[in-house]
Amino acid sequence: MLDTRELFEKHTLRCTRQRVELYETLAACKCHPTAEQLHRMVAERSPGTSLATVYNTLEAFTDAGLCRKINSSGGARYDADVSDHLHVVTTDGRLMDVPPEVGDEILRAIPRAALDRVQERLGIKVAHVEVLLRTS
Amino acid sequence: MLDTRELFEKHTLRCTRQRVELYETLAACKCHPTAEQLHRMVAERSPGTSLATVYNTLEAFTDAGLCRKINSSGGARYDADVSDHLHVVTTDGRLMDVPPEVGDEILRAIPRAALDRVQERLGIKVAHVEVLLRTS
DNA sequence: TTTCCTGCAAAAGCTTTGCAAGTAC
DNA sequence: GTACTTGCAAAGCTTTTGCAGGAAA
Repeated sequence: MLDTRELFEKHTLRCTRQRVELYETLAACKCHPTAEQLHRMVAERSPGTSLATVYNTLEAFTDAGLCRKINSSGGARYDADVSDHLHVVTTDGRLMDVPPEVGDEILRAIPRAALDRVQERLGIKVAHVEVLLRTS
Repeated sequence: MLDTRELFEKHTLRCTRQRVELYETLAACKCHPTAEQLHRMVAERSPGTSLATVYNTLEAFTDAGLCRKINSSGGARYDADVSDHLHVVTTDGRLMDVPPEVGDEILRAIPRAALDRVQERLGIKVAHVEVLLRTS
């Protein structure tokens, strides 16, 4: 298990107090927080961390592949779990993970051959499949 | 094939010039436009339609199930095609449909039983499965 | 010592809202 | 006639940016 500093080194991200705090807060959180929520959470332990830094840092993390940005109405949400997994959005705006045992079954069912055909037909390279279940 | 007025009646939406124009513009468009883009397109034929009305109307359409809202960075996009189909987002921000022949194969592969298990485990009712392919 | 990061405040999007006038039913 | 819709402008969000000082490598 890499510690946070090593993780940053591996991705050539400078290791600052704010980044460590932010990453560990996000990683410890199962709730897919918004930037605003993360800012509040981090502010408790690390007063003075600015919201601009939270946004900049989350972008750096996302670009580096250390977290995932999930677009949703009312502000993007972030997830430090970058493994393939599914999300559920409820009508009242909650966002949660699909339990991995069930999610994996769905992901494994997606035929590789079909994805290959999409790539060929559209002339693109599919890097990631995102699945969102919506409640009514 | 229902005409636009009948479609609105079926969904108890009042039939106004702006709504008809907007719906037909969106339906004729394969490009998943933003509210801003739709506003520009509509403004050519129907000068004076306000951006606020575009937003309000798109929300009414979405609530009624006449179109779908796709959250993405840089503003939501709208799609009058409400049938089950997949989207691709490229890194440069383009959003397009996966060709239906291939998309259907992927959707059909999703095991009903797994979705049932998600519902049971999370105590929710899954109304819609949204699949987004991302390029790297 | 160089380069990048941070905080602050201001600006820049995107989206919603209040209200008066207008329109569908 | 009643209830809903529209346009306008203003306000409310979320997110980005410029810049000066500070910290990492």
